[in-house]
Amino acid sequence: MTAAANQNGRRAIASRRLERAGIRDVAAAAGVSITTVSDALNGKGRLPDETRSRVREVAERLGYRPSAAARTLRTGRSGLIGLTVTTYGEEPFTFTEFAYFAEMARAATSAALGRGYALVVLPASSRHDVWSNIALDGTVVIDPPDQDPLVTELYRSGVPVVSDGKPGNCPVTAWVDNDHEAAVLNILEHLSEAGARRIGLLTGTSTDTYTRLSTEAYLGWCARVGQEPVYEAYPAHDPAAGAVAADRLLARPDRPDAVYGLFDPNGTDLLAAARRYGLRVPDDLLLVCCSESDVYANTEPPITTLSLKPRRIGTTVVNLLIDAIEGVEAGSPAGTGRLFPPRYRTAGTGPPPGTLMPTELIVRASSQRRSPRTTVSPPRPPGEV
Amino acid sequence: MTAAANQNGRRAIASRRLERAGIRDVAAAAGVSITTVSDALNGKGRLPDETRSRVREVAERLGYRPSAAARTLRTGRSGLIGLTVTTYGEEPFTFTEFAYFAEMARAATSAALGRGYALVVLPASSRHDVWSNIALDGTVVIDPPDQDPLVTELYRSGVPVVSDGKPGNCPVTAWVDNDHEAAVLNILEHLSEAGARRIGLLTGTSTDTYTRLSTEAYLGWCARVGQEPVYEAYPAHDPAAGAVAADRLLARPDRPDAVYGLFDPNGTDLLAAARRYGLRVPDDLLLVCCSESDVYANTEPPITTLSLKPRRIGTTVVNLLIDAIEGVEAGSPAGTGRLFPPRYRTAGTGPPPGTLMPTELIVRASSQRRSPRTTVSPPRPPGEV
DNA sequence: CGGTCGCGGAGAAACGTATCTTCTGCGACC
DNA sequence: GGTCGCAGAAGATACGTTTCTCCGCGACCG
Repeated sequence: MTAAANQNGRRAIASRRLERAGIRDVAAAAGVSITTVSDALNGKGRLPDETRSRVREVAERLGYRPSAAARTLRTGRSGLIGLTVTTYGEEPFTFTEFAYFAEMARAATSAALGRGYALVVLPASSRHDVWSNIALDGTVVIDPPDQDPLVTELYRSGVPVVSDGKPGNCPVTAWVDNDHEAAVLNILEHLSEAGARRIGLLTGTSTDTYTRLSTEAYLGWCARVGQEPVYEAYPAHDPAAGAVAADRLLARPDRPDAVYGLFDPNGTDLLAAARRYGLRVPDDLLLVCCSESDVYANTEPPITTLSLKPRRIGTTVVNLLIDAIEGVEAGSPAGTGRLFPPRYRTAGTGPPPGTLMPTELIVRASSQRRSPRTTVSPPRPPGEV
Repeated sequence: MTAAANQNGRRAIASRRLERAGIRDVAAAAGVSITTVSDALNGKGRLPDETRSRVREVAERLGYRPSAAARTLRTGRSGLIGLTVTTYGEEPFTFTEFAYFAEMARAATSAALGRGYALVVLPASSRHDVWSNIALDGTVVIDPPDQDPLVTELYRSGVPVVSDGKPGNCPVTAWVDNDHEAAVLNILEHLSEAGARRIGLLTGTSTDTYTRLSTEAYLGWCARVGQEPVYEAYPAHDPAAGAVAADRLLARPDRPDAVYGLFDPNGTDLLAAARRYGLRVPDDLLLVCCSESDVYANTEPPITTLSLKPRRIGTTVVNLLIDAIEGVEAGSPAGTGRLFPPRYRTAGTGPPPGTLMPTELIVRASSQRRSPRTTVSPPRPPGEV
């Protein structure tokens, strides 16, 4: 009584400006309690269908929209997932600079929306106050650097974190990555079979997992087969440096007769450098580069590319994250029959669970010395950790 | 007293699971009131610097992070801006399908972060419950279709909406667009000067503003100069259809000797079609297309492109939106000296304020019959509504 | 015929913050 | 010598939900 009168009075006073209808207004208009409205709209409680539909109708008529902020405060869930992109260079983020990021983010957004979550784009470099001003249910981190303070803090404050790229030294709930070692070995083998005698590598100076693992795989292979490593490294975020490095690689006295480029633009850069030195592709130089761009299907000649299948990665990362989010929540009510059991321990012993996703080598003319037909190799089965 | 005892009791009971420190814990640890903590951390109230710094120190020590949800509920501001991308075709969104969107979104995200806001990506086609579950301070809509119900509802519920692309028939707070008519006329003039006698157009079947305005400008120009229109339209979201349309256009009996393509992939499609018909570019066929991609700098020959300068658009849209958000908020306290006065009426008479941004024609070999030097024309001054 | 069960629903306590209002000393001024 | 004003800080309320607890009541069973 007292509360109701108080609320009515307040509403009456406050309604000098027309405000959005709240749950109280719906309750009053439908002649039921607030509880009943909440239950009716959320499909909870035990109400006869008649009451439920009547309440829904009234809510619709009043144009009632539940306050997302209040719901988040009460339930502790915002339905928001952070998408963190590592910063290269000056720009706040190089999101979509490489096709990989663009595709991956697109798939991630799509997957999240399909499960009722939305993605908010948050560069790791952004101001701390922006981060802490947003209620996040979890975070996807692309390519976390070693000892990322951001990831560490997020993880410590209980926010699930799933990373694209095996994390170096920071705790995450789970991670997903390609089997970069297998991919590189596969390419080297492919080039060898096409007749390459000395395979060079165009790699990066950055310390991220992708660059490191790929380079190590290359060096290991060289040691194993007894080839002297021939490679050039450059800062991957600088497009101009890529062209220069490609040029350097082909200008060496021990010029390779096949090159694998780790980054998206390497294909065109290497092609241009080859032209400059009068090298014919694939006759004098075999070429493969890692790229998601389909421009390489139409270059002259078409270039063999390694696809990391970013769409699959993005989808997997998000699904893993949401599983963790909903699993953690399901953990407290002690197994009330949720769909997603807490497979991923947030705290405990041992390394976080990781998933390796297959890559796909799209073979084109640039890496085939004999029969330049365009073939797509079947995707390799996923490896296990 | 009563409240304090109650709260302490509650905390003691609830602290079986270690939870994040709240503002109460900071207050207790620092020996001050909640009010003082809030004021100290937010730089409000009148407190001696000593108290302020002491409170901050305690908060830091406890790892206190204000609850974003609670703050949003209390202040009514979430710091979140929705970024809506119109859906073409099957995919949830074709975000980053065209370089324009990618660049624009990138700039928008960057601009928002710079002013303390974060962007959340929300396709217009996404489920309604996702939309209403998020507290949005405002929304950026890319290319709203006529009578967009989403935009209408957002606007009605008081959320500022700024659109990229002049809105057809739905109310928005403000909008930003290129001067498409001027751009097309500029291109037609450019092609005429290069010797074109019959200029064709590759356009879309969609009804969005860009397609409509551009096509109308073309048709108007044709009528004015007395040329019979020569154009093909296709569903812009279908890449395969673009190639077919390009082919159709060059296969016509009244084949044009110059073509402007409205969409990003048209350049390569037209180039391929020209090759198929044995037409040399630019000798037999002049080519211009609208694109943000720099692949056209390296095609054979390089293709003249019209850039819509998406980065400028994205930045402008976001700044306009945030101005509106902060202006609206400043409107209620009756001019308390905010930085951003409410320049943009949310309700009132007349059309919403629009801003026209200049485009840039990047002239390359494909549209120059005489001197194939690569030149960049200076950006044209912005037009007014 | 009395107790219990289950249905339909109401009350009220949080969630954690910001802020409006109020309270208390204390020095200064008239 | 009394009060005015102000610094400094505490109290209390509201933001709008969700959800836990509880209550009345008719029916059913023993």
